[in-house]
Amino acid sequence: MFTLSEENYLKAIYHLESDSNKGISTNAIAKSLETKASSVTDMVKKLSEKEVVIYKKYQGVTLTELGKKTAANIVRKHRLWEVFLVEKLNFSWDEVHEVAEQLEHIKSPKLINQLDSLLGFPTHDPHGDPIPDKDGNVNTVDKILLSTLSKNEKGICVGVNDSSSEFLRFLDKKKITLGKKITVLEREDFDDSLFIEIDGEKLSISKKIANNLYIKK
Amino acid sequence: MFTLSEENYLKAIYHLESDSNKGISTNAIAKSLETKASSVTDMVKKLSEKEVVIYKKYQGVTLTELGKKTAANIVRKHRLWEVFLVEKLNFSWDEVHEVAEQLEHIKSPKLINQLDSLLGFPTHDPHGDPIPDKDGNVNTVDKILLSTLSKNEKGICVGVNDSSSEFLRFLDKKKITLGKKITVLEREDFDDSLFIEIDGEKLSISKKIANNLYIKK
DNA sequence: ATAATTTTTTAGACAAGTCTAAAAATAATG
DNA sequence: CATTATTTTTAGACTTGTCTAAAAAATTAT
Ligand SMILES: [Mn+2]
Ligand SMILES: [Mn+2]
Ligand SMILES: [Mn+2]
Ligand SMILES: [Mn+2]
Repeated sequence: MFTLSEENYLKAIYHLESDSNKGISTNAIAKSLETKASSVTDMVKKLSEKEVVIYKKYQGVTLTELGKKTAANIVRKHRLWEVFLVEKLNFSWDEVHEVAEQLEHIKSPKLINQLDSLLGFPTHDPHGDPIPDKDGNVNTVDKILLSTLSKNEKGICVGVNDSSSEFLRFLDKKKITLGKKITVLEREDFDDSLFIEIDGEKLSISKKIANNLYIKK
Repeated sequence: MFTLSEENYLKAIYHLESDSNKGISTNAIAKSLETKASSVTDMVKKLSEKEVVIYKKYQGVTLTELGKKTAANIVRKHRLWEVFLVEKLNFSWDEVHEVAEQLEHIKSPKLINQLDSLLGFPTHDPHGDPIPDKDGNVNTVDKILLSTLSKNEKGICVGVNDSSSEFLRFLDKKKITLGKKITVLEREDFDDSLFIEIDGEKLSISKKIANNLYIKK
């Protein structure tokens, strides 16, 4: 149906659409896929032929319903594989992304259904991101950034905004894991850093960190 | 390191080498990969550049040590994934090959090591074929074809020569599975068919079937 | 040993996906 | 509004892997 390359473009557009409501620019796609704008133009024409995106010259692209469903299915596979790697193969959450990037392209509906079942039909991946269902529907939760909490507010850590290995390993080092309760003890106006309590431990967290941790109140 | 296509060529040559001791002909590779001889010549030159095969014009190819090791590792991955699909995801043995053809190209040493461990370090795949170890060594067993048994000889069913879905489903229908004991009650000289006993059941088996079932005495 | 047949290689072409450099369109600025 | 600056598209080229058709080599048959 779709080549590996086409799938990667669809997924990139899908993610970009989720944080912006306008059409997605050629440059944005190029940046996200670490390729050149001219390559994107070529591919976007092909995707338009296949009716998974709407494309008009100089106007950016948007996914069609078919495109959204296709992309959501790739994301579903990516996240299910991430759960598998962590739950069944003892990978840590900072090691799974690269492998899942490969596994998400395996074509076998039965494989994914059975994997889903083996894992107990998980709703979120190891980074707290929701796993789309078979029809591509996603359960969007009302998570907010830790940086938006005021003094004395509490919340449960439910996800990360940046899922780079570096950030995840930093969180491991600080013993910050999903599911833990975080309380903001102090906000430092000078540098927007937070003094928080987690698991009985008190620690200071920079603005950058607080901007990459999702909390559910 | 190697592209998907290169890996498929290496694996094909590896399998062809195992049933013949001469250099592997261009045509044999083409047939096995369902491609054209001219494409094989091109690819074989590339593999020769990469020092995984020895190639001299009109002489056929042989794998180098590096080539053998590389190919064995792909076969290892293929067979481990087949075990996974059957043992963990409830695939039947006639459904696994196609998916394993894709999964065998996933690049992640940790993934394979952990998978091996999850599966309890299996030595054979669902079709009775041996799983090469990390260094590419294979435990070749002294299995023989059922068709070579004489009257009143017995053996354990340990593998299949033909692993097509059609043949495997035929075996399922006849309740012939790996590990079962087979006794040859009669040999029919007329058509080389066998009258066998398996699991208390007596049945007649054509020459073609007997030529595709491996037995260990 | 010569001729016919088969196998293998070469030559040239094509599709997919990418790139650089240049042109065209759009957006930003004074 | 006219001029820059930026973004996007086009044109042409390259790589990988494939194909067809023709040439060359090896094999088989007469
Ligand atoms: Mn990921
Ligand atoms: Mn993830
Ligand atoms: Mn197989
Ligand atoms: Mn097998």
